[in-house]
Amino acid sequence: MVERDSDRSVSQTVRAQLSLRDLILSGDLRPGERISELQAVETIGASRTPVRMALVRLEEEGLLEAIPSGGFMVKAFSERDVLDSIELRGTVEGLAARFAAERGVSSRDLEPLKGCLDEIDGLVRQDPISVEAFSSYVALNARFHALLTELSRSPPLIRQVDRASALPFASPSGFVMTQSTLPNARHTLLIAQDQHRVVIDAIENREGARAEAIMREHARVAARNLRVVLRNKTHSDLLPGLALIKMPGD
Amino acid sequence: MVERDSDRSVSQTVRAQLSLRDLILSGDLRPGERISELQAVETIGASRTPVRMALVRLEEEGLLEAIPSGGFMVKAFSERDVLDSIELRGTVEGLAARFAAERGVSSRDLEPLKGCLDEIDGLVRQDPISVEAFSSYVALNARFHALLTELSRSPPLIRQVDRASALPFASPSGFVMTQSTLPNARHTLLIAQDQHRVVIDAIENREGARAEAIMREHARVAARNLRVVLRNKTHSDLLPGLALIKMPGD
DNA sequence: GATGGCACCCCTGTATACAGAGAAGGGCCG
DNA sequence: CGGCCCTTCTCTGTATACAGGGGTGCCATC
Repeated sequence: MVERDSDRSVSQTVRAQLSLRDLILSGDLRPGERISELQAVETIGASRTPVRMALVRLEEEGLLEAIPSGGFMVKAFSERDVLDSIELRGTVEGLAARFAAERGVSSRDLEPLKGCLDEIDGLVRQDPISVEAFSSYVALNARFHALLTELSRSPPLIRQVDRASALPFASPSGFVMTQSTLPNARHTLLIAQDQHRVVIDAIENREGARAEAIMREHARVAARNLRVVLRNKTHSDLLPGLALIKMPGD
Repeated sequence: MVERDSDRSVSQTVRAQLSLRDLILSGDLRPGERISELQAVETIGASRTPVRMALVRLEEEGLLEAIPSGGFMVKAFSERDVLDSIELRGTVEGLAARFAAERGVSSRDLEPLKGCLDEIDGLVRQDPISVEAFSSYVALNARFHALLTELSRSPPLIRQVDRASALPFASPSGFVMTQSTLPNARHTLLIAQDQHRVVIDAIENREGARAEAIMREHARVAARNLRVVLRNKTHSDLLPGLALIKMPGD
């Protein structure tokens, strides 16, 4: 899974960023822990310069926090922080959907979206849904959300949606895998998929307010899932980054 | 104004970031232009390492764009981009106001906000408003918006509002100075100030939807001002970053 | 005269060396 | 025996050297 030795195709900086992100999200680096550059250098196999670049980028990404006296530490998130991040993502996605609706989109632009929806339909038709189907759903769902955001045709907005989705537990597909073993998993997916269809319908009919409201509510499905996951901490391996969420008891 | 030689109190990286930002916003570096590291090193007086760090941060900030073949260029913004950035800022500020209203704030938390409002009242009382008063307004307005955002008590949201306000023409106080010479300047300020009062009222009464709507509308005052400024390009020196906005004719 | 290829130069990405600051541990003094 | 200070070590921030790649300009050929 993880490319150990040098992918010469990509820069050392990108490799370092990817490796460090993995290290953080997998929980190998604990929240609050100061990240030792030298240790990271040794682990990753690049020199200090690209590692430092990667650290800066991860700070901007929100996974790291600068320490006043120098260096970086892994950021910790409260449950409230995560819920707010999800709400925020839903809000900016809602704005994107409203822009798309208000400005109008061609049926040609909607084609790939509808293709996504049909593929997802094919997945949720099976009952129960296989683990492989959940994996496919994650990919398709991410694609749908990306395409939907692009319908806004607003580079600044697309940029901010991407930023808001960068945190894994705030991303649209963050909680899909965690619910794969839950009893009402299929039910949740059917509801989410219905919301997908409704937002496309709203955009087609240029109903901006409706499209916006749906996307907000859509994000709240993820919020519900978060609560479930945090209550019974099984399957925490299915959500990278769960280790960053500090519980009240900690 | 610009600290030429080494402020040893702050790091070279921060100095480089500040200097580069000034260079970009003042228009010394033109949009689309590739930024030469060596030239920047010479201008700023730091070595390449902190300059490169600053470039990465400015890219994340949204002022620069990475060139696929390496290096960075100054980003160009269309009028639509700027309007969308303003709308986006209003939307996330609206979310912050809604959070504040829904979660409730103590009267103690509101005190500094109301202090701000009273000070602004003192400024807009004069007619016509002096240039110095406009400058004071800019500072007070920025403080009000910052305090308001903090009322949400949501670090992730505060972070995103800051990011959305980073672009100077998207910031809450971006267009205040440009309108200082316009005939209906005082009128605009009175309206903006009324919106300030209304949003505080909404938050006090825990009217989340109202607080959110007001902040969105409040941002659109800036959108109106943008159009005015772009139509008659006088006073472009009053808005740093105006050089980054490419007009259709360019 | 135009176009394609080659060579050169600059410029970025990477590695590493160095200096200063902060933290920790031990020793000394109260 | 405890607390404070000093020393030392490590780690970050900065500077610089080096190598690889891309772009440009010139020359040769068609």
